[in-house]
Amino acid sequence: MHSEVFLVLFSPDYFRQRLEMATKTQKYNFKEIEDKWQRIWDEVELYRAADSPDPHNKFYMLVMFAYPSGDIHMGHFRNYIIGDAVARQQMMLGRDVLHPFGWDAFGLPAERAAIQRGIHPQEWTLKNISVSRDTLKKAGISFDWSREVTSSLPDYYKWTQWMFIQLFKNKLAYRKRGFVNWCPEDKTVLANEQVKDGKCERCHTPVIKKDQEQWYFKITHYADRLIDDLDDLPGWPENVKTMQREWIGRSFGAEIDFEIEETGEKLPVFTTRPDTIYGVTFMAIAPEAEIVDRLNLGGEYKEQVEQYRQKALARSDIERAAVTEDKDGVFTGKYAINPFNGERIQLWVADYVLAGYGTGAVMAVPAHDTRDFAFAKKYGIPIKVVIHPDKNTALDVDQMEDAFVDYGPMVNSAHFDGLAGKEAIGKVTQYAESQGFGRSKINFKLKDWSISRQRYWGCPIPIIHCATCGLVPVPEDQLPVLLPKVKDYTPKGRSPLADLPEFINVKCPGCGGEAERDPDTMDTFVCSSWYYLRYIDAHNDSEPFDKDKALRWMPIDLYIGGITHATGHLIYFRFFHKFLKDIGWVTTPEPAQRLFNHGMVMDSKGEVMSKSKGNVISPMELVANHGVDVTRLGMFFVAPSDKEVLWSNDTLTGVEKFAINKFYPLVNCLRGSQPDLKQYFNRDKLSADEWKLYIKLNQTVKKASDSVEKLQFNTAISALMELTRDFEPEKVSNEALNDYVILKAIQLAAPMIPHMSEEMWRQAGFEDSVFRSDWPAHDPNAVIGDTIEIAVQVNGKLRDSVSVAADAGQEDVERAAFESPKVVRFTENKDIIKKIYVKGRILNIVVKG
RNA sequence: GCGAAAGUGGCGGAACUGGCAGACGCGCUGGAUUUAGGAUCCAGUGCCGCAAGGCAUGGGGGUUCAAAUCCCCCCUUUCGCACCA
Repeated sequence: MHSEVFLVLFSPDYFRQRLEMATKTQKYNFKEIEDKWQRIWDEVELYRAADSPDPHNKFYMLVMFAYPSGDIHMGHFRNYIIGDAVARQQMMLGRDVLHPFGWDAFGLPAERAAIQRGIHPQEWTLKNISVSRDTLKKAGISFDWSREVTSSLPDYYKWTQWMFIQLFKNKLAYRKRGFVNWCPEDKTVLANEQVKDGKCERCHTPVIKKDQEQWYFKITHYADRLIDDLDDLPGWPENVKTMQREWIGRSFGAEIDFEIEETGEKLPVFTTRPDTIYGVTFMAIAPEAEIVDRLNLGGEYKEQVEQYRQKALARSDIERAAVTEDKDGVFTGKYAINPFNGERIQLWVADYVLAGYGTGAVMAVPAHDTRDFAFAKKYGIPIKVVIHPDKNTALDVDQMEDAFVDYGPMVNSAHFDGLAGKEAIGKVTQYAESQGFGRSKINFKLKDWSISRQRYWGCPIPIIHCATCGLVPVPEDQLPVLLPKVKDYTPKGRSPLADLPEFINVKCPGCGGEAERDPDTMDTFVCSSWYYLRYIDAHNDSEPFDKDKALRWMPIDLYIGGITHATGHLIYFRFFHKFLKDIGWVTTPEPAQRLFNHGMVMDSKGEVMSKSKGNVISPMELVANHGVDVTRLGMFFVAPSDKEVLWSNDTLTGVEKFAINKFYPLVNCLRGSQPDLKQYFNRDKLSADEWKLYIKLNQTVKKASDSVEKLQFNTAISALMELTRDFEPEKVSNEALNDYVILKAIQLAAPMIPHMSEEMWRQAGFEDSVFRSDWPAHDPNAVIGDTIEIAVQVNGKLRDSVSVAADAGQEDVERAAFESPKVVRFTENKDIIKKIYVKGRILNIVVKG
């Protein structure tokens, strides 16, 4: 830009014309400009993260690992642009930024495609990855692709196997026979998290129980820390922390040993209410519980119990849950002894007792437990009151319509009578402990993580089964155990690998004898439990990652993903991290400092977008028609990032007009003054209008910075819209200020509309990227104008507003207020009781009469 | 059933720590321009009322000089957990 030319042409009309010309003649060619900058950014490696960052000035921006399905949908797009805007702003704040991406590439869809179309899962997966990667590049997301990881490639899963072996060596990976969730359709074991409403999360087939030997990770070992450390995560949303606490489900109580009358076998039961111990009238055992086999059942009982057990096992979880109202069970003909009073109580087998919780048996106190009450009523089992609501109120068994479950003083409980609540629980537990038939106990709902899958497309479990040596891990220098090719992927209920003798048969690394490889593969949640560490050192072939680099990059500063992972992935990943800390690989107690869940993107009617409904809007189609920046801007503007969005393409109308017609043409208003962007302006050097503009700019800077911090880009955009609206170049004769305003606006917009901003920055004459410029800081002396509007209320009702100097005191404001006819009308002839003045905001005059 | 979060114009949404409710945008209305459509520009747009003014943040109560914001009750929606002894 030549300033001589400018001087000649400078007139208010000049700018109007320039603006109009700009909108009419040079239509913003988004395709050309976006392609150009994507190419240049790639060439200059703008997104390349430092190898060894300054640990005090780094930012690890992570978005969740994605399954490579080929095309990205609106939800992904939203997730990634939020992370992208944050990463770009952090670059401008001068941080070393790590913003990586990778693929959760093992899993069923690839195997299905292989079965249906005969393509090898790896081939199918890599093809999808390549399409997805191109799409993400076109979307302009600032991922550092040099650190891309793919969980199905040997250089990654080698280290997943290494993780398994570390867990195994620390006795945190073990085998156990037990009832597992089994999907009859997918023919595989499912973790609890993969069961939704008793159905398989993927194919919605009702899940059944199956008795199998499986691999487990002992996540329960970390249950306390997984709950307690949530308190040190202020950056995590409360709802996620609550969900995790409930999922882990810690409850404090006691374990009390009952004795089977006939066999003398001890049967411990867990209870949170030891204070109701004298009210126990029967005991109920889960149908799956092994102890039932040892009861020595005879005659008709034996038959009835067996029948009942069979029936219960055949029921799916939904069916079992459905009988909540109508509890059933069967008497075993046997009795147990309550150690507190020696009473004989009936022993029942009942469906409502869960095998996997506590000891699979409960002491039933019908008077004080709703479920036991219903059961006792149904089968005519005695009900015995041992808690009263309070000292003066007694419960009458015959009048009770439901159990009384609150705390209250103990009655009919020998020497414990009168004790209540926590004290009662403590005393009863202490007594049991002193007598040797009980102890205080903490129980968790969380179960150990079942990780083996009888499927092909997963990470092989690096264990060798040897008849002599037992379970032997594959020596670490022999990793990875490569996933071999197979001919037939069709699920048969056992792993396809089991049918490959050349894979299965190996020499035992311990004794050299004939042995067999484990034929199962791992749950894909294992792969995604440590990927964030691999990004830190993605190409290391001697270690999973370098400890020093991890020390520098960890923890993750911001982790963005959907709420759907609240109890699955986000617990596993915390567990892995804690384990790695315990064995000295990382130093932080938690992997991620701040967690953010973006809202879902639905169609305009509020329905989930799905192929079968035919209501899918592809973000890339919008990108093709409107450009990346406008599409991003629309997604940002429509709602704050955590809210659900009902997407309508109309959303783009307003932001497109703003970006193309208003914002971009601002470059035409530059006057080539090259202002120092680090300087603040002095009030004396500016006209009144200019000072007003300068204030507006600083308010915008402040607003935009706050908004990005809170990930509420919608308000950042509205601030920029206001600034653009209020900026009238013809009223600005100070060239430096004029250019300063435009350049700062470009910087503020850059995280959200990176291509357009970069193009404008370049047109403004900068050689280097706008993302290497400094994020604006607001001038603290210029956020409040010279004069401010004070609202004036009379008795809390707004009557007028007055304009006073910014430094005006209460007297000045009052004087101005009483000059207002409107205020006078409501105050004259009335007693003024008091006047409340809130500095810079409001004056409330309280009158009477 | 239990727990949590949220209810603001025709719509998406703003509103610091209790301090002018409705920023910004969509839509709509009128006008300018245009052969027309589109685009663009200008003005208006919570409701009632000619006005003065009154009424408005799911409903009802309360605290306060002042409540979308704090407290209590109720309604609705969404999400999570759903026999965890």
